[in-house]
Amino acid sequence: MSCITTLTRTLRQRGYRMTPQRLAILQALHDVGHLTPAQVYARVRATGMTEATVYRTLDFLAENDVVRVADRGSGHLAYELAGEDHHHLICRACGAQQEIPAEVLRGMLDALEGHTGYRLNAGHLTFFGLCPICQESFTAEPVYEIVGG
Amino acid sequence: MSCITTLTRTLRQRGYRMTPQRLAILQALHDVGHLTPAQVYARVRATGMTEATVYRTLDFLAENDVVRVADRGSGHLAYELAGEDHHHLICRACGAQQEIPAEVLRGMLDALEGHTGYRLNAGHLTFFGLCPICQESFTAEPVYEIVGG
DNA sequence: TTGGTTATTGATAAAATTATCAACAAGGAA
DNA sequence: TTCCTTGTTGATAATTTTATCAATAACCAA
Repeated sequence: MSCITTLTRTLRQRGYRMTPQRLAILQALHDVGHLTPAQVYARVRATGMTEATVYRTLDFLAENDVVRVADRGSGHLAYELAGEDHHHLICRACGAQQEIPAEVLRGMLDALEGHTGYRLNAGHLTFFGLCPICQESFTAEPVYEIVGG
Repeated sequence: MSCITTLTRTLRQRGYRMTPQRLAILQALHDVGHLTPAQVYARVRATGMTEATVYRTLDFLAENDVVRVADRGSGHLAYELAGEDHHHLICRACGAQQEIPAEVLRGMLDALEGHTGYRLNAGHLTFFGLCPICQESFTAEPVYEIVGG
């Protein structure tokens, strides 16, 4: 059974429906990886879909854990398919990105769950910092600038 | 020397200025703890300040590490004074919040710095999950809803 | 396959956020 | 104190995001 068929069934069990608009947006995210709402719209506007629908659908998919939200420091939220857990490390100076495997943080997250009793939704965390190269070029009192991405 | 005097001097060293608008916004954040841009504006509009100025000033203060941004899951970013490091754990079902002392995550963050060579800006992280009470009231296939705060 | 229920969409307006630019004012210099 | 430089603000427009609601279409039942 295809991935889409499974997803459709899951949504229906929850009282929702699968629509061509939702499929198109999922396809766009699958093709590119992660996109802002504006970028999604640019890719699906040919279908006649409204911008409002893009925002609504992304919200809907995120609330149903089909996609996940990631604040990538550009001032605009990005969305991506919820797949294997991983995290990101982004340099605030040059924008370089590095992927962090889920295992690296798993221990800490487990400890946090044990300590607080919460069950965490930490599928995708983003950390910000200075990469080794940019650390060199900054003086004693750096003024950080958010770099768009 | 007062805290404001120190801050003013620091900004000036970086080529910026202290203004009554910036003071008013800092005062509001000091009084309440954390506020969204709209909430800040509600508290300072009596001074005649523009909404645009509120957004600009919050951005400015965040880029200079005077305040920090926290995505509190309401869909709108919140701002708070940058003080002693701490983190938050928020229940996605009922909105309950729990503070996490910095020490709990320090070890993990240090390890991450060592592993990647990055210098992290992780003054305030927010984790989302289900609190112990809400875990009881959810069935096998929960549909999470973001709760505004 | 057909009909009926209702979740979803498009169209539109409203609200929130960002960009632009001339006028103003903070802070240093004389 | 007064003048000058230029960072900052207010006013305004543009853009992004959210809310509203009637029309549409997905999906189940017969």
